[in-house]
Amino acid sequence: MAYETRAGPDAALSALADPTRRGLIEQLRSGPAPVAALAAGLPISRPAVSQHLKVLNDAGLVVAEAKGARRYYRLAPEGAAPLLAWLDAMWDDALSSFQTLAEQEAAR
Amino acid sequence: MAYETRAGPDAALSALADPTRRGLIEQLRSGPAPVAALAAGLPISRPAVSQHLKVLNDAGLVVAEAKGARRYYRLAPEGAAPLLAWLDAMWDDALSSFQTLAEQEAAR
DNA sequence: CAGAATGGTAAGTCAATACTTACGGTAAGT
DNA sequence: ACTTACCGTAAGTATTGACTTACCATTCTG
Repeated sequence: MAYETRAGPDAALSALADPTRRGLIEQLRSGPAPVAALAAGLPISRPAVSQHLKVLNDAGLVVAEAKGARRYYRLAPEGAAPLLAWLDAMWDDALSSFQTLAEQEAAR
Repeated sequence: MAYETRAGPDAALSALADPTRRGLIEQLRSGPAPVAALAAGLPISRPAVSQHLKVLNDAGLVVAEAKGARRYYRLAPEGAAPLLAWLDAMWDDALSSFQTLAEQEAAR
């Protein structure tokens, strides 16, 4: 089987660190859009948007579908899954650890 | 009321983008720890760790408690909440959007 | 009250990365 | 076929940010 694009929490977090890329994600929440349309709402050049989309694609957060000369990008349905799993694990540990601490305090 | 540290999805994502800071988060999952103990497991200097902890603190992901000369850092119980909310919203939109597309395809 | 331990901050250096312009390649319209 | 539209990639520049050493304040210890 061929290698899929690496889509762990690391790549996703590193991709979502950039505010411009978060803006692209927000735009794609309305539905699929070609590159030019995405670039129209941003103060940067179209090639820059292409580069950002490549990063998001490599992180597994978006996918592209060629439709004639245009490429429609959309959010990858399961792109955020590993990231959510990682955050949930961390959050659960933080909460239970906090609760243990609080109980020890109360038992004092 | 005094200003809390800004803890939106933006700051959290930008903070979690760095692998060293993710390593600190992982270490803190075992429980609170002073700075020197955290730095001992990492190949960087102690001031660098302090700077990373400051970023995590500003993002609302960790909190510090002074105990004598040492400062015990621990995961903030609700630090990941806004981030999880943002990701959930994005993921839901991506899934429903994908489902709508699939239904339109099926109705063809 | 020294002296050692702990850790936050300042200033400077170096690498990672976000942007630009220029270009090439494919698809749609005339 | 020629022209226009759409988009990805290459190369170069500039900004961001991660790390270092040096320094200072606070707190525990002998």
